Amino acid sequence: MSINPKQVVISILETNSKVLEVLGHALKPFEISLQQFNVLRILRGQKGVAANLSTVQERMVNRMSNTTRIIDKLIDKEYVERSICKNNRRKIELFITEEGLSLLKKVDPIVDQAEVEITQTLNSSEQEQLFSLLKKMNV
Amino acid sequence: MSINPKQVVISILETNSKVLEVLGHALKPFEISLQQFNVLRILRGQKGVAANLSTVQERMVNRMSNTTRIIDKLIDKEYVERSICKNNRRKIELFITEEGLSLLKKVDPIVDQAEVEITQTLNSSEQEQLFSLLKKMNV
DNA sequence: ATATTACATTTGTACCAACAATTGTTGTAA
DNA sequence: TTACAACAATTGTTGGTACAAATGTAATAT
Repeated sequence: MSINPKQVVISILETNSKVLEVLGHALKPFEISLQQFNVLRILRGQKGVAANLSTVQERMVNRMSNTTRIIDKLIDKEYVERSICKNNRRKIELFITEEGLSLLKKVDPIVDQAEVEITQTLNSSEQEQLFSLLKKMNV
Repeated sequence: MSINPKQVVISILETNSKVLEVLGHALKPFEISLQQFNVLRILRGQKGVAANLSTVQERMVNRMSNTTRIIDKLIDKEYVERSICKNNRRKIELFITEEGLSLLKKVDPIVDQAEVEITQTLNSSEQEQLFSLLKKMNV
C-alpha cells in the first residue's frame, strides 16, 4: 500500500490526540494541565537556580506567548514563586516551591506509567524507529 | 542508543506542534481554523447528502463537544447552511454552500502543499514506516 | 541629561476545547 | 393522556492558546 503525506499528517494528529487524552487523564486528579506540569518540570530542572520567563518559554514543547498566565495559575496553587531580579529589574525570577516539588514527586510515576501505556503497542526497536523518524521530520 | 517512552511521547508532541504550525500558517490567509477546515471537508464528503451534528463529530480527527460553535462560525461566513430535519426535528441538517465548495477548491492545494512540506524530509518508504508505527500506537 | 532603541514581561482580545447542565423533541410505557 | 427515558443539539462555564499591543526597564546614542 502506498501512503501519501495527508495520511501521515492525519495519523500524527490522531496520535497526538491520543497522547493528550491519556496524559490529561493521568494529570486530572492533580488538577494541573499538561502545560502547567511541563513548566513545573522545567523549573525543577533548574535545581534551585532561578529561571526567567524566556528561559521557560524556550524549553516548552510548543512555545507560547502566554506562559505568564500558566505561571499565574501555578503561583495561585503555591507550586511556584515569582520575584523580581535585583540586578536586572526587567527580569523575573521563578522558583519551584517545596509544594511544587512534592507534587511532582507524586505525579511523575503516574505520568511515566501513562507514557508506557501510550507506547505499549510498540516494542523497543519500533519505539526507536518511531523516535528517529519523528526527529527527522522535526529538523 | 536506547529510547524510552518519555522521549517518544515528547517527540510526538513536538511533531504535532510543527504540523499545527505549518497547517495553521497555510490556512491563515483564508481566515479559517484547522477545525473549521476539517468540518468543511467532511461536509463536502457528503456529496449533497445532509449531515447532522453527530455525524460530523464522529468523523473529526479529535472529537469535540462544541462542534456547534465551530459550525456557527462557518455559517457566519456563509460556507455552511443549517436547517432542521423535517422528519426528525431533533436533528439538524448541515450542507456546505457553493461559497464553501469554492473556498475548499482554493484551499485544498495549499494544504496539500503544506502536508508535502511537513513530510518532505522523509522518503516514501520512511513515510510508510511512520504511518504504520503510528497506526499501531493508535489501536 | 534626554531621547531612542531593544528587551522582558504583562495585558487585551478573540477564538478554541472540555465538560456539565439545559432545552427541545421523539418514542414508549403505564 | 401523561409521565418518563432516550436522544440531538445548544448553552454556560472555565480554562487554554495565539497574536498584537502595551507597559516597564535597561542600555545606548546624541
